[in-house]
Amino acid sequence: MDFRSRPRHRNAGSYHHGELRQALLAAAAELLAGGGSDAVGMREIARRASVSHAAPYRHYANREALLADLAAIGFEQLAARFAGLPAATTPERRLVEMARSYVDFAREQPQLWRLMFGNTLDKTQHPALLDASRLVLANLRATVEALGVPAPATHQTLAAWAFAHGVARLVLDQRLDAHLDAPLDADALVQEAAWIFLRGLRHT
Amino acid sequence: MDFRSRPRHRNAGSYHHGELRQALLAAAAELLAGGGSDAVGMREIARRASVSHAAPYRHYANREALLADLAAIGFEQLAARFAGLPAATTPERRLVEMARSYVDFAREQPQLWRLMFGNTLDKTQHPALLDASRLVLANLRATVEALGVPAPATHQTLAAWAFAHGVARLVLDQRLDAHLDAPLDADALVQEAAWIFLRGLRHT
DNA sequence: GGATGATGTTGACAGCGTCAACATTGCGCG
DNA sequence: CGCGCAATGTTGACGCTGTCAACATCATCC
Repeated sequence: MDFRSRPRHRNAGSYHHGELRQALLAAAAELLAGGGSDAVGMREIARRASVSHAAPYRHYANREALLADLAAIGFEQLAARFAGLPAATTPERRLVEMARSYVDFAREQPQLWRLMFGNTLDKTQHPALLDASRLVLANLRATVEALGVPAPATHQTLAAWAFAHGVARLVLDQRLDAHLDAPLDADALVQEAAWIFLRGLRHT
Repeated sequence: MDFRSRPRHRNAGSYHHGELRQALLAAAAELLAGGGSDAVGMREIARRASVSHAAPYRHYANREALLADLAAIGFEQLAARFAGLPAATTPERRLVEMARSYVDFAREQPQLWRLMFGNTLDKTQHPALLDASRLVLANLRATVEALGVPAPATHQTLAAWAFAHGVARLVLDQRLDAHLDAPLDADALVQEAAWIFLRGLRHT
């Protein structure tokens, strides 16, 4: 490896940061997790990276591009999570596990999930986001078709996504607890919802 | 009626507007429909109401309070839509009609729907929003229980909402069309998803 | 070793939400 | 009837933001 070909990180005192893009993303991720996408500001992440307020514009055309990059990383994480799912004994169990995995992701990184699937970003403007979400959908479609639904199981696949997505949203939404007498058991809700879906799919 | 007890609308030239709150809401709704909640700015709605930039603060403590009012109005509209649903022959058909009605609402007023069910507002801060959404949920719960699910059909009700909500989101999301070979038939998707849910509920 | 492109800085601009101080008006009470 | 008060609207300011243009510094390659 040629170490001189990629500049190492410089400590304070040097004019060029060297790994600014990474530093910006790290700061942005922190702000996102802490206060939602509104809390991610160009000037603030520059401050956290100990860099001038306009430096981020050497790496991102504008704030939206930065957020899109954050979301794209989130999609990669989600895809990796699906890829790392243990081999399931039956297609049914696999679908349940995917749903649980999706909702777990949303619960662990709620603000990132909101950024990825919310209305903040116009995904049509960011091809990387399209590709990433396409991958996830293809994965889901394969699982649904393994259940015995004849390909292309378009509507059924979308219904499955809608189901998991809706459950994730309800689980995240604190509003829910206010509606219920007892606190919500998220795992049980995911499980039950997935089974309703599976039974509904089978008895056609 | 004592007409002098409520000031009438004054035309241009008078110091007091008279119906500023309504005018602000109208302008805000227009901006919302046109460009999403980000496009709703205090100064801009003031401009559209032909009033100074700080006048809205006599009616709303801050921007979020204004948005919350918009959302509350949206919830009322949605509740009215549910209330106006024709009497269904069976509980099953009623559930399908509610789902279709929900998705129709989202399609007709996408930005309002996003505001109501998105992450823009912290609903716990606005009791009116809680009450309104509580009403919708109670309505749904009654319908689910009419299907024969023993009360309180908490998980099943939430699953139903999750389903409809997820479908609405997918239908709104332009990203979907990019995933599919043919354009999405929203009505067919809603119908199919609702039936999957109903069949899954029955075969328990 | 000097030109060149990449990267970071400085300073500016317009726009925003919000507040305080002030102006104007309508309404109720003496 | 008239006065004073509360409601409503205006003006001007503050600090913040995203973004751009002009300039500075550095690494790299002929």
